Amino acid sequence: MCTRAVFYFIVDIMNTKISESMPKAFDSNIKEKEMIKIWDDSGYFKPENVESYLKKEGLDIKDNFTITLPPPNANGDLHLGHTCGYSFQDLMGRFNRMTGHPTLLLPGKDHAGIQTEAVFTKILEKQGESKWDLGREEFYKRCYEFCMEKAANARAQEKAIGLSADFEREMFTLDPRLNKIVYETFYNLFEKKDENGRGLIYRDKRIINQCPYCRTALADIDTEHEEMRGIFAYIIYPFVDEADKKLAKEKLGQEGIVVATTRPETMLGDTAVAVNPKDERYKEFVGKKVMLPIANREIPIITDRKIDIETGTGALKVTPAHSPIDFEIAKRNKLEAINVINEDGKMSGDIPERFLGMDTVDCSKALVAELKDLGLLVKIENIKHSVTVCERCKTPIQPIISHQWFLNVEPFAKAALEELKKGNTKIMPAGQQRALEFFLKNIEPWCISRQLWWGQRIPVWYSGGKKLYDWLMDNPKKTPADYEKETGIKAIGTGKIFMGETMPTSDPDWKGNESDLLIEAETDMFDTWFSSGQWPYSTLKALFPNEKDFNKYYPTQVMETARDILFFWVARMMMLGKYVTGKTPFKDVFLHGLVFATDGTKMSKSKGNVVLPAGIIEKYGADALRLWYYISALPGSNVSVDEEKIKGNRFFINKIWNASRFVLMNIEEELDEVIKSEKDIKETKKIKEAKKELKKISNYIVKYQFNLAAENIREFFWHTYCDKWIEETKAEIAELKVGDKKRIEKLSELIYILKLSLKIMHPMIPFITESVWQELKTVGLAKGDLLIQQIEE
RNA sequence: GGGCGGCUAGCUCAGCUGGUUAGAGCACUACAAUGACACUGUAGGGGUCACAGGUUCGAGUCCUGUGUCGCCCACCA
Repeated sequence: MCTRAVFYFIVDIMNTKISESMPKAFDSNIKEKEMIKIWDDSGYFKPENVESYLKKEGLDIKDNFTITLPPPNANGDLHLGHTCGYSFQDLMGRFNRMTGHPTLLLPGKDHAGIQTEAVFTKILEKQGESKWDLGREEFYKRCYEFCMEKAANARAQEKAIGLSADFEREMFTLDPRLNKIVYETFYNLFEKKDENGRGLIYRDKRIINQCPYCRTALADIDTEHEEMRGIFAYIIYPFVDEADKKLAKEKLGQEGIVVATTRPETMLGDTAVAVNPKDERYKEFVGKKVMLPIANREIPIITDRKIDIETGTGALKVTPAHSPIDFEIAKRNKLEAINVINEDGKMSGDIPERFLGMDTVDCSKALVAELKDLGLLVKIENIKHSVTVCERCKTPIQPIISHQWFLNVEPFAKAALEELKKGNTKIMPAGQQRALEFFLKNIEPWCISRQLWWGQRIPVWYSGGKKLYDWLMDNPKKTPADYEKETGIKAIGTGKIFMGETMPTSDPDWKGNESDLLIEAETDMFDTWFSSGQWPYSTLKALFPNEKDFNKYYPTQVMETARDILFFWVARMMMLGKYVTGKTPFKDVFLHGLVFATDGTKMSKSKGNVVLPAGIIEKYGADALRLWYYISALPGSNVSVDEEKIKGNRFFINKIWNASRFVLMNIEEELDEVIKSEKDIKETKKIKEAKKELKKISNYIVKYQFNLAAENIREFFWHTYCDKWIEETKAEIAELKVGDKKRIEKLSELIYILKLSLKIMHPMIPFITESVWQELKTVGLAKGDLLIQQIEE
């Protein structure tokens, strides 16, 4: 007993150095910050430096590896979904950097038009300010500052998860260099005509989704459907002719035709009643006229194949201006569209004065009351139905007819589909590829203009004003002179448009007085996805304007993002990327699982179930969180935050630390011999097996099977290296004297395998592995920084 | 209405192109007094792989159908 105690006392003294720099528990909070500094200083987040390193070492330089990282919205904190993406992107980036590829992970921030405008407007309101008081310019300036501040915050969090991105090259979607490229795309697509002679980008008047709260037009994809309670009102539209009335009374039980609607207020804009041509009930009434109650307008009964005989009464009131289906029916039947709801969701237009300015719901109630008094209301049913709402603020959408800018996505979608079919771009999981194909096959024109203040202004100028241009578009064969005659407004311009960032000083076709000429700026902004949809080539073109350099980075290898923006973003990047550059922007698309709250529901501030990555990292360390993503957030899955599992991973991280600590503590006093012996190490049985296992891990990484890579490395390192090999070695060297040749061999073997393992683990868990590597470096057992070490293949 | 995915141990989930007694983490049981680590080690219990057919020498894995839960898309007024 006594001798034992003395022995360990001596060991303690000898190990003081190690014990000091390597405490029993791995302190992730301290070490992670140190490693971030080491990596920053190393310069290896830059592909050029990786390339010169490889050259210097006389190693093969393989193809560049590039990911243009999905830019998070620069208006808040990063959530667990963002850090999930970064974990996967960084794993791929680090692995490629360590296997001979000059690697660029290009970070960015998204101005996120409508969302940021909403967020910042709310912040202003809280401070007692209003965006309307600030005005456009001041609002833009303040919002820009706000985004820059938030971007810095996000950047710090990106570093905290270990992201090895080239931060000096970070891009903001409103960067002037990017704006230039986005504008060029716009000009080119405006000039390019489709087979009907129309520009691929064009201004059009059609039915769009108007959010009355955000006061802007939205693309179809920017809307959601929500189950809401509503009414289904059955209203009688009496026939005009007495004979028809009589016949109707006989056949239909009323002196009119009964229509059923969930939105009675739209009846003021009705221009027909449509029935199915095969509907026997209404056959003899087709072509007859009914009197639209309250509005007192005569409208015809028409037929349309799309009408469902079973729904409601089988007779549909047609409001072309405020219903997408009705808009289509009107087009087919050449019906007039009457606008009765304006951009703010209020009743307007040519309607009885008492309804003007009313909210649609109030108007609906008022109309129902009047119809009841007139005896024209059959009944009201209370129903639940799905209502289209704004994706941002959940306000019900008002379909209205409006002049907007559109992109004819059809040729783009065709090109993107082709790339998918050829396998030039592959989506993982495969099920999502079919979803994307379906989406691309059924795509509608994309409304790219938004009535916002935050974003890129559509670079268009109207000679004579926007109103004149739109009027001429609606009246194709007419002239500005006709415009003056018919509207009574003077036409002070030619009705032409000019493209460009700066205002044109003159219009060569303008015959009038130069000083009279009105040139009006387009005030609409681009949909935020119009710029982010160009992300891979816009960022790389901006950074590498020289074509030779650009081709080194583009097309990129992988797009790694979340499933929920497959249509919003991935589809747009594929369409625009292929069309503009001729090449699909990425070979593989890896869609990680969605991260949900502990209870399996979506995280939201209002529910109070938001878990932020910063808290998890502080508690368990970034490596533990990363490992959890790799094992849990598989493509196609939904994953709920599970702290127990993250905690379990932290135990593993600590295990790596202590195994390394053990090896280092034991070899301190015979270091030189170990270093010497390690140089011409024999391929022992353990080394052979380790190499086989580690090769398996890198194969998993190459095949995107990150869960298997993470699970297997954990299994190997913990249960083979630690539990078996270290324990065996312990027993083997127990009786050997310090400096014994066999002892040195055994310890060298352990160190050798440890280093191999650290390399292969580094892409997944960079902090612990680099921390250990740095310890090895200080005693001379390793050279350089781990992040640039090359994995043998 | 269309499409996609899940259903495997008490819980959360792995299981690539079909191949020996189906795995992990957590939880559970018993043991180990602790000099790398208790954020530990050793051993163990626990599963008719949703159901029904089929293909095959062989199916958790492939095919067909059913049930069930969930997600996405869609113009039922």
